[in-house]
Amino acid sequence: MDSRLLSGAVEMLMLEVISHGPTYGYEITQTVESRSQGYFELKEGSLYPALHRLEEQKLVKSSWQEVDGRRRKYYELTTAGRKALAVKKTEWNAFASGIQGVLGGGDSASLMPVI
Amino acid sequence: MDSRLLSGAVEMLMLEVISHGPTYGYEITQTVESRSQGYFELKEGSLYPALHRLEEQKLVKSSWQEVDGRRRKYYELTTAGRKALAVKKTEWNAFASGIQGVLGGGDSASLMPVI
DNA sequence: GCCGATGCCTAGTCTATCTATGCTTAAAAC
DNA sequence: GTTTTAAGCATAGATAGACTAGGCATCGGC
Repeated sequence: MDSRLLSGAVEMLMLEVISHGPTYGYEITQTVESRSQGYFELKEGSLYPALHRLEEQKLVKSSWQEVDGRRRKYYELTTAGRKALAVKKTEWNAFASGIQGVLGGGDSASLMPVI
Repeated sequence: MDSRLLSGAVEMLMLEVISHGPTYGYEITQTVESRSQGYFELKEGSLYPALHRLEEQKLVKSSWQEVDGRRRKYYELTTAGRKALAVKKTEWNAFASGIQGVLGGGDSASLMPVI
């Protein structure tokens, strides 16, 4: 995983995963890894600080739960979080468009936005 | 422009622009801006340090020239630079695939790689 | 009993973008 | 004729976030 490229996309990916239903840190790393075909390895040193940032911004809320003797901190999106995810997806599309525009010689019409 | 998203893509964009023929700092910012439909505003504080990094890595080479009483430092790709650009494009495609995989529910087949 | 997988957390390092600033010359505005 | 704007290069310092490396605890397999 290229850490510089990933910069800024981490929160979007996390919000996206959480948007599918309550989940917890460790599971988020696994989901991101499997859904990116193993390309993204979300490290704990990136994940947990990011989760705390998101919670501080009220984009997610958390609750502790105990399953099989292991404590998990489940996260789910707030309404603001859902909006923020939509905004970040839009930003991602604009960003990808920009890259395509430069790489593809200015032809930024040939794009597949993520809806 | 989202500075965090842009992180890591700057050098690829710069190499791409330079790959079309010798160019100089100021022109690179203009080209990137116009080809991304104004989305990317490559600031001088990012551009010049990046150019110097690329030169130090021998990916570009430079030469001063005077045009209309203005001095310009022209950059062009080295052979290593051309290879590096190809690598960075491949990385970009993998990265974009990874994002699509997570956003699109694991369906990372529906992608348009930049060749 | 030990080790790997599961599970959470944080201090410190590193890197790269940006802000702000400092220079110069040419053209345009006033 | 002077000031502003565009063209042109450069760097110091601030900032932010991913990662390394560590700590701690439980559970299951060998």
